[in-house]
Amino acid sequence: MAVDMLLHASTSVNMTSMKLVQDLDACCTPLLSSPLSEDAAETLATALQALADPARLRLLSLIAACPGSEACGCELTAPIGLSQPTVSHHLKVLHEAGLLERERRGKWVYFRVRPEPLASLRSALSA
Amino acid sequence: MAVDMLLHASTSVNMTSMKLVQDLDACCTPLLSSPLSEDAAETLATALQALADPARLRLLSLIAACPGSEACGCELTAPIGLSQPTVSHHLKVLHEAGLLERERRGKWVYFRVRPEPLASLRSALSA
DNA sequence: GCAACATATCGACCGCCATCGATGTGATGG
DNA sequence: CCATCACATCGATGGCGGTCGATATGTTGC
Repeated sequence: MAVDMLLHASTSVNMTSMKLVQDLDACCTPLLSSPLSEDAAETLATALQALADPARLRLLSLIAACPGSEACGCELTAPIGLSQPTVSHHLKVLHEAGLLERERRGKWVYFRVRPEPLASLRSALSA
Repeated sequence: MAVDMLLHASTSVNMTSMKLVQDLDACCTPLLSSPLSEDAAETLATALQALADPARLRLLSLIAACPGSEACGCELTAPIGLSQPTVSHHLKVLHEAGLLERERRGKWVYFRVRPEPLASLRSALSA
């Protein structure tokens, strides 16, 4: 059964998100060190937008606090206090922003925090 | 005349913003190290919201790139490519978020980037 | 006081987004 | 198959926010 799960499991990182992170690293002139181009500003703003929501921030910290730093979607709906479609929506946004790794195991979907884009954002916000 | 300017000058840091920064430092459990409370998430999200706009990001980097790391409002309208009311609005948002210091000198208003809230944000986005 | 300039505020428009209930899709286990 | 559970998608709704033109406020110099 555990074997079945492993066979069915498929970790996924959004392609859109990968591009986003690359863009972030590419444009990551530390914000205060040189004027941002219009495109760089747009990219950075998009990445920040994904984080600038209370529900998504709580989801990230909740997942990070779970054993193994991963959580299945069904564990997240209750503590957040939002409907299942809304939580699913936020998880999708976080995944598309590259902030969450998504892995299907049987009928469950597990999420894990990807620290890389957060690191990119931190360096983009430096001097 | 320079004396006049000094007499009339009054640096201001928004009170709301100070509270915001304090809240940020208070709640700044590094996001991934412990689950965020509802209030902490709200505070962090508000701070990120202030940054999550292309125009505001460009304003910050533009001001930081100016000689003396300060800029008068009238220098900012043209390079941003937005109307004067819109730029004024964004500068107000940044000031109220504690990200900009505001100083009146005669009929001009000068802005300077405050690095502290950015540092708070960076540490809030760490593990 | 008045003209000119810098900045702030107002009101309105429009698009985006968080949220939900209903429903569809996918997987599991009888 | 079929019931059940996890999850995704759809469509609608309501509110928030970026943008602008018009206008008000403030400051200077004449």
